[in-house]
Amino acid sequence: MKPCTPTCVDMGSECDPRDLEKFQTVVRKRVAANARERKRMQGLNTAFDQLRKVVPQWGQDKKLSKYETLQMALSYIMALNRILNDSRKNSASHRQWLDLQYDSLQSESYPCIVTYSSPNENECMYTSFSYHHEDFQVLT
DNA sequence: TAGGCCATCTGGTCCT
DNA sequence: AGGACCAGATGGCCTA
Repeated sequence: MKPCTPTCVDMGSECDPRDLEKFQTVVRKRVAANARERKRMQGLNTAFDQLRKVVPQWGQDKKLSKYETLQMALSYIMALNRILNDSRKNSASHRQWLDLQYDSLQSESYPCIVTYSSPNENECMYTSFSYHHEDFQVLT
């Protein structure tokens, strides 16, 4: 959709220089706004890509759609939250409890191992998920 | 070919 | 006034 052109342009007649200048200003602003919007959406898509990298891919070769990515992130956070809550109930220290979880998931019987890298520590936390569209659960 | 997903354009609204 | 954000419209690409 192009911005409305001055009547003179539509009619192919002589333009008032002020009308033409106004029109050019509108077009220039619109083009700049489009560029900003494009950049904003690209930033949003970059964020989605980053989210896809840390969310379980569930063995899919096809990348998750934006909607699926958000759903998966939601489920993933809830699952991790559950792990933390469970660890607090355990008498062992959190570290020991997480090590225990890690050891129990080393078996090849878990086809979908997810890696989470902590930005602060050079360590990985492994867990396993099963995904059922709207919801997935931790396999323990 | 229909439906899903996506990128882009656009006008409106709100904020600084 | 200009920028950020949003939602609707539109067209392209891909897959079943």
